[in-house]
Amino acid sequence: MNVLAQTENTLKEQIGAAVLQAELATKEEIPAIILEKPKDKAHGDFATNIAMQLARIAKKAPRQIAEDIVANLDEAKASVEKVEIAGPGFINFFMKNDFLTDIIPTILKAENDYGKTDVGKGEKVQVEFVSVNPTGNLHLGHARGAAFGDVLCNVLATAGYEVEREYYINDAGNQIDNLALSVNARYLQALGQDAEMPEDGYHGEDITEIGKALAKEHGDKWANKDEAERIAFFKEYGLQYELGKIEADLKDFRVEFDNWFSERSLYKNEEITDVLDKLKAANYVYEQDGATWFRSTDFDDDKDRVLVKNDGAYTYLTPDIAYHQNKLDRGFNKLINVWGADHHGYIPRMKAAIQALGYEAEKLEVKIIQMVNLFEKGEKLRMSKRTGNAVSLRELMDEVGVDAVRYFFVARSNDSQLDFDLELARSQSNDNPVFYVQYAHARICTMLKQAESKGIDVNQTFDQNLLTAEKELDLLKKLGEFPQMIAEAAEKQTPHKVTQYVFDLASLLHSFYNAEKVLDMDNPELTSARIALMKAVRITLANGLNIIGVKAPEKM
RNA sequence: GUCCCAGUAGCUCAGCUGGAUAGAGCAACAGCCUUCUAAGCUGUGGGUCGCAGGUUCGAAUCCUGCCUGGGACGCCA
Repeated sequence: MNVLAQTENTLKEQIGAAVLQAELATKEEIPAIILEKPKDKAHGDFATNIAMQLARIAKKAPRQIAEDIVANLDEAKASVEKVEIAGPGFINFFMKNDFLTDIIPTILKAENDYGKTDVGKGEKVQVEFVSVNPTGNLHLGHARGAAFGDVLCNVLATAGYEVEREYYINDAGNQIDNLALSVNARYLQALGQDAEMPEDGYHGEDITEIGKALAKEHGDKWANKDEAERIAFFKEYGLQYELGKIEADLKDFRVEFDNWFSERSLYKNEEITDVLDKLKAANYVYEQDGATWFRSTDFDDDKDRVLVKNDGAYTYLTPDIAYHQNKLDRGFNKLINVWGADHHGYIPRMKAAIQALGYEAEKLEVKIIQMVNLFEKGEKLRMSKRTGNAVSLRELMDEVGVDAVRYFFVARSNDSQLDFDLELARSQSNDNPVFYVQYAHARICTMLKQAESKGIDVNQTFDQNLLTAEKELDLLKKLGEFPQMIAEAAEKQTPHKVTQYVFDLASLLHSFYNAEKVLDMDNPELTSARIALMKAVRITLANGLNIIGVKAPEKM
């Protein structure tokens, strides 16, 4: 399936054999041979710096080493057409024309599966993301985390990992009590009563809506009931309302979870007390000032953390430790948490907890999503759940469209802050790279339809060796890189590489399109080959777009 | 004060497990539609890779210090 990788592996093996034959190093000494794809075509299809790396071991000048390697290289076995030594000792390989031959048939055969590899070896990975408290709307920052987490999952799954998406619902604790009190106030206000919002209440419009909805549905029925009973009811009502909205927003954003995990279940199943017992038994817990502490400083945290406050309540950390124990018990090889930048300080204590529970710190990996700054007409807008003025994911989707929002959010590295220009994203101009990529896909679809209307069989056999134009070879090479690119994005957890790739491929397609004519009735053989190439590009673009969750339209 | 992220072209950002002349989009400028979608293509200009040291054959990339911007440092979540 991964044609290019096979070519590379063969070449690497032959280089290694040449090094041994030239007696430059022993099998044990030889470093990993790295092949890079030179930016400059004059430097060949592949290049290696092995001669420089061997300089110390072989005690020879790099260029001399390079010559020794080349002299001992079996060029036929390695499918090499020409070798050059350049610069300080690079060896540049120019491959035989046919090294790209199998790419199109491979893609056409694999179709939607093109890009899949087994580098993940079925390893079980769990990704927990979004996990927003059900106390208000999803806003811009959450949306970035949602897009990142979702695309990361897609990338991992494509690279052969077994991925589970999970949302942790904070349905216990202070913030939910606050939600209930806020709903209570808004309900009473909706009835025209003079009620004050709690000090730490949630001032979003959604809470006002809940209050109104309750007033409409139940009238003043609850106003006369016992306050505790009323608030208990409002708590459930508010929770379900908020969760329902979050789930619906995410679904429209094309993000769906395998599992919604309730914090309350940890209380119900006594998992919190269990994990406390476990930490106590391992001697990582002590009592001081009426509180129970976790000695996280045993594991590189800068201070110890309270588990049980002196009022007897748990801190946020305690159920969270139980939650992670629960995850680990479910047999995942790796846990990935996607957090907002404002939570980064939480990493050391969570990693400490993982270790205190008896696991390697590396079991848990935390991806930090930097802030999104929203701009409107050159002016920075504040985002705050409290003000109620935040631009919500819903508004954003309505104004800009899901495709553009997702594309923008995964176009950049997660640890760079993101400037989101509302006006720019809203204007459906050609500044918008998502259109550029989609247009490439639509263009190919149009060509294929044209071909059919001209009576050309788009499924006929073809000779790929007719594809010799520079832009055709560029496309073929790029197509061949797709599976490796996904594998690398998975390994480095950098989903933005997919966005970049898809953009680059679209660019090559547009360039080819303007340089060569695909449907040439005077040259049916070449036309068949080019149609096959177009189909391969279309499949790869569609697969790439699918991974980032953006539609691949057939016409625009 | 401590910790995390960022600092690369006018703007927004890639590149960072060390490699050849540092890339892309936008903006600027000059061209390309009787021909498969001009939401496109081709070309030009544009850089002390924050600063200073260090490591080595070689540093945007690794190490140290400093500067600037953002964030975090609760018995909040």
